[in-house]
Amino acid sequence: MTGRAHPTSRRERPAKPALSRAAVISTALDLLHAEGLDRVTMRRLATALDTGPASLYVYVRNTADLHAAVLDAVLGTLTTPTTGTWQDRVVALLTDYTRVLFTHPGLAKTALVTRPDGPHYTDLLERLLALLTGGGVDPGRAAWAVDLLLAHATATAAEHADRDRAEQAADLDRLRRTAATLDPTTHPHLTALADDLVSGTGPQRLDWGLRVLLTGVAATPRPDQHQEPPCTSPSSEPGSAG
Amino acid sequence: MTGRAHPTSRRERPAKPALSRAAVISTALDLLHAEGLDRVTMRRLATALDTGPASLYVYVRNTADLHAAVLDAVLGTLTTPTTGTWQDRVVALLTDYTRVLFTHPGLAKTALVTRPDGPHYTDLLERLLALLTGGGVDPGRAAWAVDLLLAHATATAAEHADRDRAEQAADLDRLRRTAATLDPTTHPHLTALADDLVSGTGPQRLDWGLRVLLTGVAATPRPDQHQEPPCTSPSSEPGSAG
DNA sequence: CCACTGTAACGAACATGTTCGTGACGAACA
DNA sequence: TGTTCGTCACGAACATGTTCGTTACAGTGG
Repeated sequence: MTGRAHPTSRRERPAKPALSRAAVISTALDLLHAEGLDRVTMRRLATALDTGPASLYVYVRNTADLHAAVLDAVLGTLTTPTTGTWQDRVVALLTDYTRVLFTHPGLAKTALVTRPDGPHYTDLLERLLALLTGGGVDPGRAAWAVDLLLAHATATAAEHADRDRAEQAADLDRLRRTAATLDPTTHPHLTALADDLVSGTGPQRLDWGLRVLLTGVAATPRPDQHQEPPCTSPSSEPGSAG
Repeated sequence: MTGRAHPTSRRERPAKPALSRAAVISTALDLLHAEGLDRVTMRRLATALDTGPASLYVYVRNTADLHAAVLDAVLGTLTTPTTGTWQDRVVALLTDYTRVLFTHPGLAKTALVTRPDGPHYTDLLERLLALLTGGGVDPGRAAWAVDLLLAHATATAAEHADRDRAEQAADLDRLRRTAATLDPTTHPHLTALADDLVSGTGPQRLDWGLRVLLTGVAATPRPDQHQEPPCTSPSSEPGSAG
């Protein structure tokens, strides 16, 4: 039913503006900024567009499709890191990515299950690939690495999003309760490390995880490729393979 | 309203079995096995328990709470790897974890947004910590590493779950369309690596990602800890720190 | 025994996502 | 001009998650 490149609206008839995918997404973004993601419902959106919710399905396949577009749009505010080693720039770019996910409660969690779709996300991928390969990472390996990096950033953002503060507290409580009831003879590591499991700030864990990944990627050949010699420059200029 | 340790059922009155959290979860599991996760709805569950859906909220806070318990229950079938290096055992354990997530469509995706809650998940954490520390990983670092490892396994499972076959095909199609329309002058890396981005099987990418993480964890100190010397034994026996 | 409190059980109501069917209308064709 | 086909617009209907209010009953204290 949906998914046509550019559906041509027929709604010129009663002096209403014709609908379009861009209008739907644009209005969704306005709603996001004004009222938050939870308020970006099909019904709320339709009301804002002076139509019925069923009409929106001509332009967006479902809410996931809508969310994918919304996620892409907010990525339009990503900044471009320009200083530091290529690793620093990867870390800075993905730190900014999480900042974007934090701009509205619920965005991060949505990003866990829905991949952004659109030009901004494409640009982000391109930038990550450029930094990785520019830093000497084997291109094929870089292609797999971007998944890992983005998944980590997304998961960390979701874990530490403001919206989930209450849920986090509940999680922490639950973990503490679990640890308190655990038998140290059956779960020695958990009882010993309960506090460690929930320690560290969001930015600390994000940064560390990204460093872990970058280090590991540099050292771990892909299973389906020829064995390549280790070739990452510790702090090379990224432009070299631009 | 919910969350009491052991709500005492009042449903003895009209000759119905008393409800309990265990009964709710057990019935949810039966439904999962018989009809799949999509059919584990509050209404379906209530019907199976001969009650009304609103009654379930005495025993489970919401569907996320229910899902957390269901996820934990299915983790009861995890096997314990016993051969190979400690790294191999981590990989084997988490590969089995994804196998469990694959037993029912939708489980993996649910695991992205809901952390399992219960004894089986606790055991899994304990086992991972034991393997990591037994392998020489600094305990504090291991505490942070389990998050990374589980997040990667979950994300990979969600990416490759059978349920999402159609969605995957759509994603691949979209990525291919994107790559086909990209200007190689603005997006040289994406156009060059489009096929690579979607290459590899689920198991290959899972394995590689885990190896990447294990290598990176071994080499990357936590930002909030004292500098520790590198101390991972390449293939030590895990029992040494048991 | 009575009064009060707390809570399990659960229906009614509401919000939300989505599908299906129907009307309106433009384009193409005879 | 009339007819057919394709598609936008969108209401009605349905499934689902959840909240709120009410009833019945157990437990406790005076």
